[in-house]
Amino acid sequence: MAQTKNTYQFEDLLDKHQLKKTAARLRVLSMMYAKNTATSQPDLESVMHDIDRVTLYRVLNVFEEKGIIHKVFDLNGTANYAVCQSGCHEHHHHDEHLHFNCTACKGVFCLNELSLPAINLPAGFQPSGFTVYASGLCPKCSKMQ
Amino acid sequence: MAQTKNTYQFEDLLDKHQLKKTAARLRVLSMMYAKNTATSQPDLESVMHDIDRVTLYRVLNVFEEKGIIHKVFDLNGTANYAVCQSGCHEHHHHDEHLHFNCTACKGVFCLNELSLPAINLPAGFQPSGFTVYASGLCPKCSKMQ
DNA sequence: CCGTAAATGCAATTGTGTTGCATTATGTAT
DNA sequence: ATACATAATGCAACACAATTGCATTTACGG
Repeated sequence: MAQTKNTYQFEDLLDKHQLKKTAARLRVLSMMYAKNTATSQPDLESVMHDIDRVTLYRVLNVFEEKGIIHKVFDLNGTANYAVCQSGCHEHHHHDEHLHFNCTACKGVFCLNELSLPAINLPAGFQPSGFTVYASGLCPKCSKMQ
Repeated sequence: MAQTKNTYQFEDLLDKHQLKKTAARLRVLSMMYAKNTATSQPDLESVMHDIDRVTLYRVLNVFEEKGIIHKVFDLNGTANYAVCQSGCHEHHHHDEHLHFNCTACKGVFCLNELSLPAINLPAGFQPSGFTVYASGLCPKCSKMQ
């Protein structure tokens, strides 16, 4: 699930979205593409001590606006961000896949490969987006129990 | 959707869960059963000025532990609580229904009557619960647009 | 009515996220 | 290469949700 990209590809990605190639953005991209779970601002802050908290929030927000990443809340209500799969466009995400939140390691997994069944709402409700959450144990934690 | 109960029934409910019948708990129960949307601590605080913020948080937490209400996060990551339908047991909620968060009025609706289709996870994931979120316009807001 | 355990109120703290403004860095035009 | 305009960053302060510790009050069984 983790996608391998090099620095040049990250620079191209920023170019494509008309974003300036800054150290903070390249490092955030590098970290998010390297792991297969979603990442929160506190996650990033604990690793990148030399980058300001506010900068990380702003990097995450601009990436979400551009459709590079999408937001998903974990069991604590904290925002986590994961790299969008192909098919996401600016301001029009296709993040209607399943999010799995491990109750042990707290990891948030995006299970893009699953196709979700159609869901009908009662009359009057006009949905603009769906997200399905599952909580429980991820493969690694269920082995270790 | 709003369930009508009187004070005696709320006292019975507290008795059944071995909770002391305090003013704060009875008032929270009364408010939550009277409305058909989920309620957050800030919601309660704005109405019950004479009850401490911390007390409201503790009342909500103990009700959730006992299976009287269940927690659902809104689009801002704030915890909202809604009355559990029959079938919820202590520490084992059956809140696998659909939660609808209106982007206009910010209301969180629990659509209990909908049955969710079964969802299969990739090998290794051990789910303990599912929740489906939809966002968009609720019936009232879609009329007013 | 009394005593004990539970619930509450208050103060302080943590954690997540935002805003305003001065400074720095990026990318472009020269 | 250099200068300039604009965007991005860092810092301080703030806003809000939620938690913790401790003293006080309340509920309820004896």
